[in-house]
Amino acid sequence: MTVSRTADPNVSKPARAAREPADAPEAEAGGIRMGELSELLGYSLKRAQLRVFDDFIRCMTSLNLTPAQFSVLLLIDRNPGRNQTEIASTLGILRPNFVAMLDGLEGRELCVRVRSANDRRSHILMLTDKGRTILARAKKLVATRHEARLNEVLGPANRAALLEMLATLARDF
Amino acid sequence: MTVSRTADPNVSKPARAAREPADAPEAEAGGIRMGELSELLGYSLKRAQLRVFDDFIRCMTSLNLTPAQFSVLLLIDRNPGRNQTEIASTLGILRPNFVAMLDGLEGRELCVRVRSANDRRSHILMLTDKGRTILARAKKLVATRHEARLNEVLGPANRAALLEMLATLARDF
DNA sequence: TATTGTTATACTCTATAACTATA
DNA sequence: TATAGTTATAGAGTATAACAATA
Repeated sequence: MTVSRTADPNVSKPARAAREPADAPEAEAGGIRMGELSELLGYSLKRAQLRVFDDFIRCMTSLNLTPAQFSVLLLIDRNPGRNQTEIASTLGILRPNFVAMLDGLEGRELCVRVRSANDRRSHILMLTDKGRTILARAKKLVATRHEARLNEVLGPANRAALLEMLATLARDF
Repeated sequence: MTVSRTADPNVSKPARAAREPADAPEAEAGGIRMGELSELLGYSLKRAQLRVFDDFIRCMTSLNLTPAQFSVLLLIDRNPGRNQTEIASTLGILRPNFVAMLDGLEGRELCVRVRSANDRRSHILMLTDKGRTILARAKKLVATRHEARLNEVLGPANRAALLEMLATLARDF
C-alpha cells in the first residue's frame, strides 16, 4: 500500500484553509484540529441534535417517555379519529415500525386502538385518561425544564430564529 | 380500559394553546395538526438533520462516502500521527464501533493503520494517496453542491447564524 | 385490485463487557 | 494495574417484502 505522507506533522500538514485567517486559530477538540468540520452544517446539526435529545430524555426520566413517544402522544391528542397510517406518516415513521411503538404505549395504557366503524381495516387512535394525564405532565416538564434551558443558553430571540431556520430546512431543503 | 374521550373531534379537541392566536392557524402536515411539536426545538432539529444528511449522501453518491466516513478522513488528514482512540473520541464514536469503520476505509485503501514505534499498542492513522485524492474530491463536492444549496435556501447570513447557534448548543447545552 | 395493520427480516447505529498485547 | 485495539453481543432505529382482513 502506498503512503507518501510521512509521520512528521510539519511535513504532512495540509495548507491552512483559505477562510481561516492566521489570527483566528482553527477550532480544536482535545488538541485535535476539526478542520472543515467546524464549517460543515450537517456535522453541527447532528451534534446539537444528540445533545438536545439527551437533555429531553433526561428531563423525561420520571415519565419514561422518549422524544418519539412524546410526539406520538401529542399527535394522537391533537388529532382524534386518525388511524395508524396517518399518525405514523406525519412523524416520518414507517407503518411496520409503528406497530411495536403503539404496542408499547397501549401496553402502558396510554392510548388505545379502536376498529373504525367506517373502514374496518383501520384502527382509530385515542389517548386514555392516563395517557392525557401523562401527556399534560410531559408538556409541563418540557416547557419548564427542557425548553427553558434552551432559552437560557440561546436567548429567546436566537431560539426563535433557530427554530424558524430549522423548519425552513425541514420544509424546503 | 377507560376511554372517556369520544371519537367526535369537536368534543375531544383540547383547548388551543395560549401562544397560538386565532389568526395564526396551527401548523398542519397533510391535514394533521402538529400542536406543540412545531415549537419543539428538538423535533425540528431532528427533521432538519435527516434532510441535510440525506442531501449530503446524495451529493456523495459518486464517491460513496457517508457523513461519518467523510469526517473520519478529514480528521485523519488534519491530524497526522493520531491513533484510533483519539480520532474516534473526537467524533463521538466509541472505540469498538470504530474498528469496523476503519476496516471499511482501509479495505478501500483510503487510509492505513501503522503500529506506533513509541507505543506498540496503538495504531497511528494516516491517509493513503488515494485517500487524499478522494477527500479532496469530496470536499469539492460538499462545497459546490451540498453547502452551496444550503446557502441558497438559508442565505449566507442565516447560514452563518445557524451554524453558530448549533455550535453553541453542541458546546454549552 | 388497493389499502390497513401486521409479521418477518435485515441492516445500520449505538452501547457494554471482556479479551490480547502491550505499557 | 492500566491502556489500545479488538471481539462478541445486544439494543435501538430504520428499511422492504409479503400476508390476512377489508375495501
